[in-house]
Amino acid sequence: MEIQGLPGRLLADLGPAIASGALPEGTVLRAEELEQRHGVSRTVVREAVRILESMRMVEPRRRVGITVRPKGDWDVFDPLVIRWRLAGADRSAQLRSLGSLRVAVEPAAAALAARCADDDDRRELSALAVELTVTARAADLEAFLAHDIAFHAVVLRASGNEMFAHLKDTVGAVLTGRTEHRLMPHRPREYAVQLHREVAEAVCAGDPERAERAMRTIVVGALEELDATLPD
Amino acid sequence: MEIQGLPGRLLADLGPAIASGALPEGTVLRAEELEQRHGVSRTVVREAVRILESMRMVEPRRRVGITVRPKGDWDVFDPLVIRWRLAGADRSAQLRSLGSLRVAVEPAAAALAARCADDDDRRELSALAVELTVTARAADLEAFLAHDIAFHAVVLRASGNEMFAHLKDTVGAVLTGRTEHRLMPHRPREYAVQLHREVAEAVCAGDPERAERAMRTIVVGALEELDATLPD
DNA sequence: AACACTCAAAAGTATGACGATTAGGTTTCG
DNA sequence: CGAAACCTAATCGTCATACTTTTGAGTGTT
Repeated sequence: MEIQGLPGRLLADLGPAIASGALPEGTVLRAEELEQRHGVSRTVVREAVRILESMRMVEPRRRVGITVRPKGDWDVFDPLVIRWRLAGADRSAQLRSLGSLRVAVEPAAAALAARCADDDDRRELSALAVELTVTARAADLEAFLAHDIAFHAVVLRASGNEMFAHLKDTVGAVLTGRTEHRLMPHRPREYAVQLHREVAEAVCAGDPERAERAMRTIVVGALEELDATLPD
Repeated sequence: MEIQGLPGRLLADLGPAIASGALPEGTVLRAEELEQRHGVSRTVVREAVRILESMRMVEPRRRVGITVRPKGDWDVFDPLVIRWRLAGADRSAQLRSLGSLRVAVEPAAAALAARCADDDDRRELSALAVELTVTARAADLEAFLAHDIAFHAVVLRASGNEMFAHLKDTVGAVLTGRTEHRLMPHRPREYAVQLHREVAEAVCAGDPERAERAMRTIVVGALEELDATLPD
């Protein structure tokens, strides 16, 4: 999944540095300096910079250097950019954006899933709803998180829309992030778990409206909790 | 916006070739072959391949070559991937996916816009609604398209959510695509134009429910028209 | 002050050499 | 005969260097 090799390591250094604001908009890097500071060759620097350029985070210009572009230009849907931002300073803003995106997408995905899911999807969803209930009662946060991520991933996949399906990692990152940073109740709320069961039932019953409504309640609740908990 | 230089040209060759299915999943390319076939150096080939790798469209492996990855792995949110797919064989699938995404996102964006838009946004939106009406009456498809794109871009931006805002180019690509391929009525429907005015009014009045409802009618209508018109 | 000219700085490209990894065949041993 | 260890060649990965192209900025001329 990661970019491999030395360019990958350079990227893992530069990306977070830019995303965190340590290298703010307008900062000018020079390729030769990067070579020396990281002890790598021209080739490696160029490949890493090319990738950052394709994410629209930097713009190399002759006679000038490699300039950091304004945040507004970045490819905010790129998985790497999302991860870097979640790890850095504007984690709050990123979480809020992703929260709104979830509110828009996941209810629609649930409705589609109720229409399009095949038998395997439905079985898997039911099983995960059970697992969620069990791990919530046991207050096993780690297992709960894993099943929660899997649950939302199945709904997104079952929607039959490839773009929705690809948001699974993003949603997973959000759920992981908020658990890691203690942004959620110490033990899963029974009400939330019940809503997940509701989604599973509605999808199995082929009831789009009910699935959509239950999922909306889930993600709206998550967003409100986020807004209430986030610092700034 | 485009990737510059020779790697950009190579990318403009390889990307569409993969996206269109001319180089199907599992195809193995060799760097040296690409050098010769395109008359460029290793440097150039490597940079282009690195970018494709970051889009998860290819995977270079030692002793094997550069293999084309299955479609399911691609970064379907990458603007370049979207453009390549829209230009190629699975244009239909791409348009459908994007249609569903619009149905999910744009109503939510309209609701947020009704809450968050500043005075400039509201003014701009009203002006664009007027322009839409005028150019629709004149059956000036080209101008209508431009204003339509601008209209949706303003709504997305005014939502205050950076991720929504970034979908503006994507939505623009969809609108352009369907006009180019005669997938819409020969002249804009009065009903659709009226709905745009309704969105503008609701946003200006700060009425989220009304804005959301009108926008949903627009995008659902567009999706249904798409489904009715698309070949397969 | 406006314009043209020059120069040097930085990225862009090409090339040859070498290193590292690994698929697939070959040998060896049980 | 089969399996495990071993070797080999193919291919990507990295480095170092030289050269080319673009372009911002300074210089000087009108």
